[in-house]
Amino acid sequence: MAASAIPYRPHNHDACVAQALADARAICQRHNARLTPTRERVLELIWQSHKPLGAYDVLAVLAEDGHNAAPPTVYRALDFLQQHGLVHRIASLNSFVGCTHAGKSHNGLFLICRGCGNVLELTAPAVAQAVSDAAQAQTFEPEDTVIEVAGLCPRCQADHRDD
Amino acid sequence: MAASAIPYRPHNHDACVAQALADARAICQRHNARLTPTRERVLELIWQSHKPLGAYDVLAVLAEDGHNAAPPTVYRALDFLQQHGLVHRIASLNSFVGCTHAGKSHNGLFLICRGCGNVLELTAPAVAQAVSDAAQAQTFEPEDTVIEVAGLCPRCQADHRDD
DNA sequence: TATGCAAATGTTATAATGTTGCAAATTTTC
DNA sequence: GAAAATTTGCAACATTATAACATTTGCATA
Ligand SMILES: [Zn+2]
Ligand SMILES: [Zn+2]
Ligand SMILES: [Zn+2]
Ligand SMILES: [Zn+2]
Repeated sequence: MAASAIPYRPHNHDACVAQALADARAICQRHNARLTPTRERVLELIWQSHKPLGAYDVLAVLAEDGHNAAPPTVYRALDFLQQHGLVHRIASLNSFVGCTHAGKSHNGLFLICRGCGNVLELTAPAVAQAVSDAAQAQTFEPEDTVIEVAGLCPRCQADHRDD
Repeated sequence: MAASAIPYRPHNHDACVAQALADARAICQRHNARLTPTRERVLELIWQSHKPLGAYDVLAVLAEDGHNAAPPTVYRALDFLQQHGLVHRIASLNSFVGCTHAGKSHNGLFLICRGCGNVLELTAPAVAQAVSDAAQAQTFEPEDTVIEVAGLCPRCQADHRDD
């Protein structure tokens, strides 16, 4: 699977996309799931950048494609992609971003830059452990954890100082 | 300020509400902010239980009150209450819950039971520290952190076993 | 190759959540 | 009490998400 690039820094993003699509094909094959053209196209659109994309943004691009899609088409594709761990929903933004750890079991922690909009997904075992401990202390059985950190990425911190 | 009750367990909830309102009055006074009747009523409604309430749920109760309110009324009141740390928005549920640590500087961690719907707000310094470390490792400057853990509370774990 | 089933998609309508903009009323300040 | 600032009322609108049901497609098997 792909090594994660740092979204805030310039990088060969076409490689990100290509890798994500290749990973997706492999994962779907392994899951006996069908990565249909619509699903693959939606995944590709989500991966257009490291900024999360809203469902209706996806819909708009599909319309430009000439694909006469309605909201359920997009939401169904996104559900599928989430189910197979290929995209994540960012709850605080009502939008979706490609998973940079697809295939690995992980619980994402998202660093969301309010300057440039890019999102970096991390795997942070120490955080996961601390959350697990906190839950256990309350005899609470965690099933799904959302961790979203909004702030400024290194680049945007610098830009901000230049003002 | 109030000691937190455990939402999952029976408790004198009227005391929760009374305490929350008293705290709110004190905090607003300290902030030179006006806890108007509408705002106070919304806070009281949010505190009707430890289950988060949607903005439109609040709106519906206001309508029953005979208060002819529109969505902006509710959203403005909720914004105000959030600003002064009296309620929290649960991003993964698009809904709002009373803060059980009002007045104290804190970053909430929410345990959300998918069985009974109750939410327990914790202050977990170890989690906050781990998140801070993870962000710092990426030179990311955190401003606002959302941590929401969905799962089963002790009571609902037991109920589930009884099925 | 026909046929039958399950998965996926199309289509229409609607629900749920949240915002903008401006006017009127209220409260505070001077 | 007049001026300024804050709060509320109100109408329209924008965005996000789902329900319900018809149709098509992919695939296995007779
Ligand atoms: Zn991921
Ligand atoms: Zn940035
Ligand atoms: Zn709180
Ligand atoms: Zn429960």
